[in-house]
Amino acid sequence: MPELPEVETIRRGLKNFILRKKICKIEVLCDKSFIGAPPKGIVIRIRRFGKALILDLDNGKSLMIHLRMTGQLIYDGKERYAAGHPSENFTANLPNRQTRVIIYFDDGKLYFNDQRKFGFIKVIETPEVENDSFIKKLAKEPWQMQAEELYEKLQRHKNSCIKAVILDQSIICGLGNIYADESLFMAKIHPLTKSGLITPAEAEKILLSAREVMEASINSGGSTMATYVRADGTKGDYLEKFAQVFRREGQPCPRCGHKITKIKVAGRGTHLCPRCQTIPKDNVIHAQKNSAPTSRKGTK
DNA sequence: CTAGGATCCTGTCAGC
DNA sequence: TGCTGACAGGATCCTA
Repeated sequence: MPELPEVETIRRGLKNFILRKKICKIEVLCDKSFIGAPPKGIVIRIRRFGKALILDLDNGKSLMIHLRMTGQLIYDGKERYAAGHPSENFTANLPNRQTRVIIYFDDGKLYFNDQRKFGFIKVIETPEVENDSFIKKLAKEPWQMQAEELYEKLQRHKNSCIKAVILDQSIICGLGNIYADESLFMAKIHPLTKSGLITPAEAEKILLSAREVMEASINSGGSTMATYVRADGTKGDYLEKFAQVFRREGQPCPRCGHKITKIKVAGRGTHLCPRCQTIPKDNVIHAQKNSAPTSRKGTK
């Protein structure tokens, strides 16, 4: 799903279409995807907290939108703008089977699509946004955080793999599976390294790398295909142009030529160069095997 | 408190 | 073709 760069791309794009526009109706097609009573009102501000998007209305209500894994936002008016989880026919056939919510504006519609229904839109009183349980837990983003602070937090989770820790939004905010892999590759740190073995210098490298990969992505319009159906027709292309390891297993490492491998860490597919990213000697964590027929249902 | 796994849900793809 | 299990760019809840 959209990580920080994608949500930022969406925020910047949507501003051009729905800022100062009036929501005249909201149609909820899937109850699970919309929490609260659908409000009306004019959008006066679009904010982002980590991977969450906030639309503030002129009547004291706000809409928090979280796309989670498979959410998409598609604005359809005189012009079209779509971003979020990548799919082939982003803007075709709307609404479609995956459309969960439709927000009607005076001059267009905003579709919230979400295949897996993990994402949601939630109504919050504007002054309460920062007290929302999700928002409240978010740590600083890499640009606001000092290396020392990150290092101290890593020490508090010294027995967890570094990748699992940097995916935790309460440790550092904004990284998801793509940028965690890319940041660790750039910092030359193996994802299975225990956090307690990360040095202060390495913590700083992680921070700088996270900033760099996410900035590159924001500048290229995100990795999740943002499609402006306008004169320029631009589209996010981070994965093709900038990703060094993500979804590149089997390909040569751009740094040393060794084959990129894929393992499982913290339950997530994880890409790395085993030559550039080595594990410290006294590191006892092992990669999970790709299988173990887990979860029989009814075991609870 | 930390660490790890299961879970929410739908769709796709590889392997029999 | 049809079935089955694994997996998927996230975050929370539960257990030990």
